[in-house]
Amino acid sequence: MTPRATVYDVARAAGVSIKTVSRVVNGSDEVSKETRERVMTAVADLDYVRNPIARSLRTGSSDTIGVVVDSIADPFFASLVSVVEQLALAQDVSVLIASTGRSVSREKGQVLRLLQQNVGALLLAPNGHDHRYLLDAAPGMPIVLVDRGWELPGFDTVGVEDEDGGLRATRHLLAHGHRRIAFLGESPELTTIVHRQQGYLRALAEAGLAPAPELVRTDCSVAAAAAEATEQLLRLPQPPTAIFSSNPRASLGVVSALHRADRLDVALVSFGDFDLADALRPAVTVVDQDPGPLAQAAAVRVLARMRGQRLPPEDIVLPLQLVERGSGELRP
Amino acid sequence: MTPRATVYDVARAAGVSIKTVSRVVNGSDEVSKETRERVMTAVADLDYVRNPIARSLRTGSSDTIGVVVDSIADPFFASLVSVVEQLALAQDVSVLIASTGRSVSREKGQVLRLLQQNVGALLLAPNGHDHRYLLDAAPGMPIVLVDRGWELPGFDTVGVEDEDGGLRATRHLLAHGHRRIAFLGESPELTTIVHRQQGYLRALAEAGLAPAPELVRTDCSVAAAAAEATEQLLRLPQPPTAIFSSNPRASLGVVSALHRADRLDVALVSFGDFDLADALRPAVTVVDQDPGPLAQAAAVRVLARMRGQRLPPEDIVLPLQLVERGSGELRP
DNA sequence: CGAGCCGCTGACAGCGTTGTCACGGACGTC
DNA sequence: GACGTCCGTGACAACGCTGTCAGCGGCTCG
Repeated sequence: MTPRATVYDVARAAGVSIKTVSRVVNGSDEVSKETRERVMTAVADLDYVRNPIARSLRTGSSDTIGVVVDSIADPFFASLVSVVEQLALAQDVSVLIASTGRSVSREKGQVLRLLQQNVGALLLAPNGHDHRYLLDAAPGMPIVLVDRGWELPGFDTVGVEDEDGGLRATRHLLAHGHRRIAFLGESPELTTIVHRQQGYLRALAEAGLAPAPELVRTDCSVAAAAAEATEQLLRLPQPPTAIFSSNPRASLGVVSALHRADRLDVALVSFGDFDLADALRPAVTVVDQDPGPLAQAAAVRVLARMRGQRLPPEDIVLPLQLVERGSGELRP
Repeated sequence: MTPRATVYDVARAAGVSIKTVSRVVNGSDEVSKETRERVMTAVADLDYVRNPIARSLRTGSSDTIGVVVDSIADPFFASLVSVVEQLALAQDVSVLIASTGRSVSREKGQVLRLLQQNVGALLLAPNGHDHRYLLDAAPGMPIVLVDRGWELPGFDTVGVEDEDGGLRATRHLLAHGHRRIAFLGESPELTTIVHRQQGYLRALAEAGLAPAPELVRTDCSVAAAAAEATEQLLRLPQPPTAIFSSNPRASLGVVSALHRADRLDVALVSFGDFDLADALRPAVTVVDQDPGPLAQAAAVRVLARMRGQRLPPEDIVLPLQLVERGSGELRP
């Protein structure tokens, strides 16, 4: 392996100073056409590529974007990261990943770690409610909050109409005759879930129903917990005839439990699609929260900011679609 | 935001030279106890952290590991990346991701890009067969090939007993009375799939059966293609009574197609587990290829090498387990 | 015709770190 | 007492790049 060419090599080959090489490879316009061409030839000949590390040390920034999510293993975030990586690659931007495991303190640690690595931008699915630390830890850094974190003005946010989704899912079940509808959620730390639950409650209120506390579970952060919760719900003296599962991880658990208990008569709407949802019998009706467009919007935004575009912070809210497949149309 | 403290600040505070600070924070043992303590106090007082970028520029390496896989969106690789990231985090190592989309040239480009970023190690699920370019592009770099790439000596490899898995899956179906067993695979570029197919063929041969060409599909790289292939298989004059799907992505397609066609009598064994495989009716029998231990083994290995441990290259082959759940035990 | 400006270019410093090398003092050896 | 050795330490350069500033030639303008 021959060592990479540096600006000095190119400068020597082109008969110019290293500064001029720097100007050319950075697309500065204050270089004459002839000089530029001479340098470009040398660059091509020597197969020169800018050293991103030296660049980063000098400038204090870099063409790397830090992506901080709960877990890369979660299909939702996996898709998100995948899309971001694809779009980043197209602009020669690298992606550093960091997982929070839903922990506020770990999130903070990860963000600080990424900042030390001079990332040029951050894509963050935030935990908890207080993200002011971002303001003084990383002033001026392009930051896009994705999926969650509405309460923090000053940053771009990209998410979906959580409350509306919860509302429509619940209305859908009500419209099919259900009166005892369970809600499966998780930590009240997650603004998305809270909003979905608000939609659920609003739909019930519209229908003149009082929410039944025993039908609301907020401890279903993993599939197994949701399965367990489902079993318990089915054992209630007055069990639910329908379930609104507020995230796809929980839905996996619900589906497992319903199949195991042979209770395929229980209606189900899932917030968030998942693999095989349409292959099951009955196929699962979902409020489709596709990570693709979400990630796309977030990535486009953050990449634009990285390129130096000055944009006013914006809250992008993507619409949702209710996909009827069968499980949500069962009658009690 | 106050700017981070540098070695100079620490040196001044501790009354030593910057070099001594460097020695202390790098755990060099040629520093007297008193000096070390003085420096450590200053480090703590000033909240000093090494600047990884400057470090990387100076040393030509870094505490970052590059992970190159087909796609982060694939649950198998998502789990893998997730495990690697967790273990890396515990050692303050960062993870840069890069996807190949199964393209040999894109893989090469991504690897070179990561090398420019001074990654300290590479974890690679290789495409194609020729990886000698790694030898001169990154001599001496810790590289672990994961899941695939057996034909390349000189690197660590971590994988599973692909042929044995294919053998056992097919034997299992044969033992349950099947004689027409379809094989769903994909590109012959993927050594894993090829080996699984060899296992399939060997099992057939053991049973004295000639392989039926029309039952072997090697075009099922995505779920939709596998679904399509399944439908075509079922329409054959002599359709298969069992299917061996050689990867979980294909299995999703098979399951969808079987459910859609209401042909739940067709036996199925999947190489690789997937969500809901145990919730379906019948639940899907799998050769369990858990990405967890695979990733763990690979990560442990690569991290050890990054810490400078000199280890002879090793081929780690993890055992597989056949998980009977129902679909593989159906009789024709 | 000199002052001022503009377009292009280069010398140099410095980002924060680690590798090289040299030095002073303590100690052991003959 | 002269010498070599070892330990702890520091001065300095360098990694490859970009920001600052200055310089140079040619132009316009009063």
